[in-house]
Amino acid sequence: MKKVQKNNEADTVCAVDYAFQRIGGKHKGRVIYHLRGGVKRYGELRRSLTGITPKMLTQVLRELEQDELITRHVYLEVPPRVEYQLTDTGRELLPFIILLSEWGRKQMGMPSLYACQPELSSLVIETRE
Amino acid sequence: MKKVQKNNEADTVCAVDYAFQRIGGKHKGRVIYHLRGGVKRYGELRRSLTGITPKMLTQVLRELEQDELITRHVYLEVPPRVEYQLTDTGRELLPFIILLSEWGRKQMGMPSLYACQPELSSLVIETRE
DNA sequence: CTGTATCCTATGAGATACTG
DNA sequence: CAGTATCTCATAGGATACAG
Repeated sequence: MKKVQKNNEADTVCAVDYAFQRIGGKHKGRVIYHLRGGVKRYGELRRSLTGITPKMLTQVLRELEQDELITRHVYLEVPPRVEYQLTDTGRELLPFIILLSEWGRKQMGMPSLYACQPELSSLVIETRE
Repeated sequence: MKKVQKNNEADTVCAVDYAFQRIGGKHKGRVIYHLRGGVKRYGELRRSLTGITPKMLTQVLRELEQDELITRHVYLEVPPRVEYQLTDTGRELLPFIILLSEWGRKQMGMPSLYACQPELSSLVIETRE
């Protein structure tokens, strides 16, 4: 529902602003980060993203979907299964998210996760974050 | 004033979350981006960051200063002069902000600014953003 | 020139309960 | 399992005016 561009005046659009509107907010970055390894189900995400309420998770996923950063695939089964994964556009954000995460880890005095492993997508890391 | 860590429970801190808290918000990314070229004065920033109110600019600058991402240097002159610049920690965020900006430009259908120039810090780019 | 001081409002986001 | 539906609240952020 959020307008990507809501600068009211003839205000020049800034790329940094634009990008932050698409990945800003409290949870979007984390969702993208947690989808770095490939497909994940709703419940998996809910468990990974500690502290998120189902309402917020759904909302964030819908926004990311509308922005074409993730795809949503519904399987008509019982019990239902819904899978999310990054689009190509979304995947282009990964280096940035990972860089940010690395910076954050460093600032927090935590060890880097990737320093020695150039291949990221194949890693399955369960540090609960 | 903002607590860097305000997760109430024994909630595990996430590096991505942490980072977003430090550079999130509507203007922080832009401020960092605009300081990429070195020292800037308050008025310069105000003119660069179209649409920002003095209150918000001051607030953002103070938060970034507290977070040790920028420094503030006051010259006791008349008229007063105050200069801001990135700290080393802040500068470490530049690759990431620039990556984000490039992504945003691409998404917006704008040409890349940096594709052919590995040296960024020396560039003086006046695209008003 | 470099900010403060007020006032005000939209909305991001949490808590809780319920559903196909 | 994968979500909706309400209700509520704090606060990020804007407008405007003033100040050293």
